Amino acid sequence: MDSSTEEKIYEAARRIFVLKGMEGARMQEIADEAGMNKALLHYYFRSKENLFKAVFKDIFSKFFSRVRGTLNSDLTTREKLIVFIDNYIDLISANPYVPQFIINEINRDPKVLKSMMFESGAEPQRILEMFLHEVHSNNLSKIDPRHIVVSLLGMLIFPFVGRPLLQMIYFNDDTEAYNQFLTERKEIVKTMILKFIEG
Amino acid sequence: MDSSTEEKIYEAARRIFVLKGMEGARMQEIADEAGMNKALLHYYFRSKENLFKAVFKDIFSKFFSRVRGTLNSDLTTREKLIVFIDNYIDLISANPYVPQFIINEINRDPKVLKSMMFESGAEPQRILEMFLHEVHSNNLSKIDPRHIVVSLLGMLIFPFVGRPLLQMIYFNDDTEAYNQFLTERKEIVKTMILKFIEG
DNA sequence: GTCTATATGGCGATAGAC
DNA sequence: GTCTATCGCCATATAGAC
Repeated sequence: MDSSTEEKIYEAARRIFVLKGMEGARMQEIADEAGMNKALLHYYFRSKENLFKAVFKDIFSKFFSRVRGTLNSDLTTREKLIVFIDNYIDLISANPYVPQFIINEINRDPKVLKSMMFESGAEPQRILEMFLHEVHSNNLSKIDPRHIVVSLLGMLIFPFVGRPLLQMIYFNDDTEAYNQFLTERKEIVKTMILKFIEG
Repeated sequence: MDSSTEEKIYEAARRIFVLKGMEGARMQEIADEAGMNKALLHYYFRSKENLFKAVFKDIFSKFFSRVRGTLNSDLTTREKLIVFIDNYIDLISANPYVPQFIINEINRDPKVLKSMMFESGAEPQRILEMFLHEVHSNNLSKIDPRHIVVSLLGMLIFPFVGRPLLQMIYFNDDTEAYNQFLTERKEIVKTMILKFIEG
């Protein structure tokens, strides 16, 4: 770990902010996590708000751009959907707190979302537009493609954000069993979406 | 508005907590909303934590018990599903910030969830067990019924918690258009779930 | 650049008059 | 029961030594 001080702060902030959100996170906690003093955080990032925005912007754009490759490939639409679902569940599994973090912050302060849309290179708009166009232009379904995307994302994200409740109610709080459930979901969601789209 | 002081506090707290969560809410803000002084909140509810728990427990149990009637009726399973989806979207539409509020707090402090499970009369466990049993015993699907419930809830809840992002990306921030989208969802979700269950 | 010490403000909670 | 005034704490932010 010979990364620069600024990088250490950034990485620590990322971990804490994702776990606790902007309001729940404490500068002291981030300093501890980074193994240094609180004052250094302000030396490098002036304010908590600044630090948060840097982290959020990065997470937001990276989380979306990761899926863009899938849509730009030369697979068939059906194959793209399958790859997308596999990748998306893997991505969330590796960053299980990110979806709720994003949902939280865009609801807490919509202004952040607006600036994100313009400043970030994520262009979630374009990514999802490609997706919509893909489904629509191939006549895979007569249904408003936005409903398909919302259903797909809901089915993928909900098991992560609702995990504490679901795991307790349905799995006797057995973490392993719930992980197994999550891996099964790939095939379930594929089946549901394809059945719906292809009729 | 001739309700008692305690009721006024409770109602104000409910509105503020649902909008801003436990950490985001301020006692001063709740006092303002209730049209009285901050000290009265402590007089009636001793602490912020106490006030929050009273509100959360109530919301949590009411939100679940509202759907129990559906499952206890003498409709067919297919009809129950349809009624459930209609009722659930109506319920969330009338309380659009509640799902995220619940998701947030169960992730923020799992202990609250555990006490809720025992203390509240909601028994979400039993409600959803009835649902699972219903689908399973009627041989409507060979798939683990938990996947069906998670998919169903995800499809219903996500358009509400992801609203700021979705409305901006897909609907040019047009609130009316998004509301229209939400009413359409009833039929979409019914179709998707039934197609999946009935093969 | 990195630290200690401290300023500054806000919030939950309480004391005490009425 | 309801108010004003205030305590005590904690969090962000800054000053200043090194």
